[in-house]
Amino acid sequence: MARGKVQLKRIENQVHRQVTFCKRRAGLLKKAKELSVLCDAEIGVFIFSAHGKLYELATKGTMQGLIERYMNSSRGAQPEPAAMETQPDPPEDSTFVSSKLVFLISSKTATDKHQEPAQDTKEEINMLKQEIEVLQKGLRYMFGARAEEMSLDELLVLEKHLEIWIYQIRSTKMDILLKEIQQLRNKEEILTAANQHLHDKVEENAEISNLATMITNFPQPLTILNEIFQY
Amino acid sequence: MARGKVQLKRIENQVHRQVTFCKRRAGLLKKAKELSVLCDAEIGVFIFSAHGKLYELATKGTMQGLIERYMNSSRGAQPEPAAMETQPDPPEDSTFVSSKLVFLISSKTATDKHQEPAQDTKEEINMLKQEIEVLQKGLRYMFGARAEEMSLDELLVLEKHLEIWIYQIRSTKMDILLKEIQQLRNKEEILTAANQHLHDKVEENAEISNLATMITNFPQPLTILNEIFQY
DNA sequence: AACTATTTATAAGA
DNA sequence: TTCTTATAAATAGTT
Repeated sequence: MARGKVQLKRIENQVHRQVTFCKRRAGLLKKAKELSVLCDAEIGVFIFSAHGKLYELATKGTMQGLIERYMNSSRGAQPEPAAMETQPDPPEDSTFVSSKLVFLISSKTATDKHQEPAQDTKEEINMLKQEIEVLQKGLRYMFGARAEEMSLDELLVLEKHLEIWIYQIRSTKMDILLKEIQQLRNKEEILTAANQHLHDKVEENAEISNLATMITNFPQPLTILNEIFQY
Repeated sequence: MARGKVQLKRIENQVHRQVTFCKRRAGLLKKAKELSVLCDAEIGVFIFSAHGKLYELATKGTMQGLIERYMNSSRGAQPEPAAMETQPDPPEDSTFVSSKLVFLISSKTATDKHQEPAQDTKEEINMLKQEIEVLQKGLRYMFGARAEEMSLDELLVLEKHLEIWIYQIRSTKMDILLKEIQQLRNKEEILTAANQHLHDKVEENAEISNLATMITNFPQPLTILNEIFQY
């Protein structure tokens, strides 16, 4: 926060990193204490330096007590602690997403008439298991070793895996888009037919109306026509 | 920190306190994440509000893992950190990965001379386990929804992640290749210099040889030259 | 470790 | 809650 904006990524310079670590560690612990005092909260912090050294703070009582309290609290409230900062937060436009899922599922069950749903599902599960296996392998390559410590061969393997993934993702994306297009076309067709039908009706009505006018000589033929055209 | 200096004591106004709690809590967690990323540290924070609500952050792995690590660190040697309970250890399908892990451990213990090897190794193993846990979590996030059931939005997010990854991998690959090229160039330079030197020597010897021949009239000047050129 | 120029965080107000 | 804004605090780069 000074003399230069900070880039949110690992500081590569070793000395610089160490200095920043000291400064920010102090800052973080200070903030934690302040929050605890100002808002009457109980806070525990532990920091493991890259080299494994531990720095800790427990604002009330001991860290042990805090951990016990944590254990008690966290049972019951499981739903994802949303920590994962490496992976960006899952898109929180959840209304859209869930409605999307509903749409997809229903369209799927509506169109797939040739297979037992259970069988289909099983197969899908197997396929997905395989995918997951591939993913885990890739992920372990990726993080089990840091990229800088990986050999060229390993990187090539991982790259290939990722390419396959991306390809699969793009296929699925395409599928979704194509399905949507198909649906829209169907809708268009239906609507066109409906339009045609309505149009015919209108003309029919107009004829009848004209006929009625000729016979009875009522004075508002135009009014009637206008009403009909408002369909 | 604004529009008024802050008094380091409990905020008495209930509303004000709640607002400050929200803001500062967010700030604290942000700072923790930043420190973790910038300095490659592993950080756990938990905050109990005055009313007992828990807010937590674990920058790598899970809070569980962090607590285990904390236990190990703060009390020297604990028996064994009881294998990860959430996800069973992935089947050791990959001989390759395992050897990689071993490699990492040994390379680390080889360079770190200021710590007990056994302790260090244990810690490294724990760290790697935690990293694996993180990966699995990421995986569950990414493929927790099956590809066919993922929305377009979700797929786009995943695709972007993979693209970034692939980009990083390619960068690293390039780095490796460029380094190798640089190394080869250096070698070439050295060899060229050596060649030049040898060449000079040869000419020098040839002159001496010629001189000697002229003086002593020995019969094999060509043989000697040939031998020298075989360097 | 100290010193600033800046960036960030945030208290108060809307 | 959320946004804005004036100001306090934190801190990156330097010395």
